Amino acid sequence: MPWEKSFDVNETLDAAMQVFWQQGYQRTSMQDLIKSMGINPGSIYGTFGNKRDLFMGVLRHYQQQLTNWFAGLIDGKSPKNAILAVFESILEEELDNPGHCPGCLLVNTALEVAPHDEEISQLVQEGFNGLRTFYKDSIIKGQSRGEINTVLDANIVADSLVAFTLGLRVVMRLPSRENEIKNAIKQVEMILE
Amino acid sequence: MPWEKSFDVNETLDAAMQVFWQQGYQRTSMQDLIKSMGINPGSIYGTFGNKRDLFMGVLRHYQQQLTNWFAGLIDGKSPKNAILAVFESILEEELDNPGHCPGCLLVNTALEVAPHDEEISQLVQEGFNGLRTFYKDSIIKGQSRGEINTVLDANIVADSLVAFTLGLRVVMRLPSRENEIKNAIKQVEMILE
DNA sequence: TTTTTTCTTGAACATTCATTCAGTTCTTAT
DNA sequence: ATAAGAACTGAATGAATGTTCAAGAAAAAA
Repeated sequence: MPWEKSFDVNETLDAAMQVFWQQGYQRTSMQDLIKSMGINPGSIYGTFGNKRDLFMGVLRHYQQQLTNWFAGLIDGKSPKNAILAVFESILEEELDNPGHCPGCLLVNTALEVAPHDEEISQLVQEGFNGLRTFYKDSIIKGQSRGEINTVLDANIVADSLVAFTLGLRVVMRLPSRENEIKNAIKQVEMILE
Repeated sequence: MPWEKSFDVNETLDAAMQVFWQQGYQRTSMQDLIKSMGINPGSIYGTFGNKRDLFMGVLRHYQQQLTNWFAGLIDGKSPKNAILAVFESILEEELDNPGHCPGCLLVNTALEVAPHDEEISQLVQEGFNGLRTFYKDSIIKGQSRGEINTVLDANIVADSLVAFTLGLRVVMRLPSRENEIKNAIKQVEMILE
């Protein structure tokens, strides 16, 4: 009976994600979204709901991409190398993007939106918990394999690596911080030795 | 000839700081500021300029308070203990504030505003550089005193501690993260041993 | 062909935003 | 007393905000 959508939901979600990621939630107007998504207000509201609903959709979309990114990163690596690969990948991202912006959408959201929206706060915390779990599990596996020092407490190291990662994501939003990031990562490598 | 101001500039700056800190720059309306500062639009614009100017004033005000806070924290302590005191103080702040919000205004601003305003970015970076310098100097002093391991590279540790600190400030904006923060701090203590 | 259903289009809406300004009040200098 | 200068007051301004909705268009069902 109807009419198939003239746009691809995933593509438009991607476009919206880029804008929110770059500009933040409040700074992004519906006008911005209409332009970058390439569809009209009616289509946005009809498909994604209001601005906040759309943002939640974007966050889930982002989380999905993060999950895939992790899977690809871990693939075929030892636990210790998987952890190190996260940081190397962060460094590469920084080098590829000389100048500024991105960082991590979840971190940006943790500061800007989460304190004022419980449901969104939940999404952010789930994301962070996922990171923590990845670190903890990897450490334990690495220790039983003998590639990570067994005097380390997996919980303590995992929590500290999470803080570390989030901190790097903050620094990355500022321009020209390659050296700081390289140094910080060297320290992580030393901790795991 | 004129008329002395009926309000205290520092008090109103403090009030504005609280609102920006809690809500962020974009989310804070002039209405919010008028209410919390307790003065009229005309007085705000006459004294502080427009919203952005006021925000820069608030950032400088915040930076000043940070500097004082550091001075008080360091006072009479050995270099190593001064570093540890920063983290203990962060932990206390978290315990005093069970639930949510604050974190660090500079970190919030680094993500929300700095990428879109060069002058503000400058202020944020100066603040972060100050932190880095404090850590680096303390490490070097601590090493020459023999209380910090001399195999550590001051630059590397300083940069990693900065990332660490910023990461904690991110975590602190989410509710109920005392354990994560405690663990992360334990790791810092171990690094300096 | 006609009807039905859904999607698209973009102008229109009420609201909120940052900012201004004319009118008033108060203090000091003359 | 009077004049002058500066700060206060808060209603008004225009622009930008998120959101809606009536009219049009395309595909499938009758």
